[in-house]
Amino acid sequence: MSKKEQKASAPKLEHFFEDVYAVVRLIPPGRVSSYGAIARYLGRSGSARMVGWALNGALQLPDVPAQRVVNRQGRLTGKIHFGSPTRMQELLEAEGVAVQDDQVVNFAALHWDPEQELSAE
DNA sequence: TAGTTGACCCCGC
DNA sequence: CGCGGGGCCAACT
Repeated sequence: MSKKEQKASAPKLEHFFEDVYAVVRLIPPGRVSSYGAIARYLGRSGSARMVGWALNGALQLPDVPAQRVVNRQGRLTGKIHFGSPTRMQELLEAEGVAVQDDQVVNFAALHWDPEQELSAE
């Protein structure tokens, strides 16, 4: 650090990552969430890419079930980051989530929206 | 320092 | 109904 490190002091960004982890941890077993839903819940609607980027660092966190986070179509787009082509699918099936052709079965019913579940009680 | 990429999503043709 | 482009913000090279 030296002169003008305005972005160096950005706890807001760190909070964003931590916030993503917190929401993912709140996802109940047997349920799945989506990047857009989480991004919108955090107020970053449209920046769903950042959610995936944050989850990329969440892979090292055993408390953050990143396998429960899929895209809007319920497709396991992030499975390629799990090191194994079927790792994410097996993890979901182990939790009771049926996955077929890299896609969550009955995704609409299993979709867990933080803004809806956490706000609308 | 600047350019490119990315676990996405939405709109237009 | 399939394909392409734009937008978003941060990290990597």
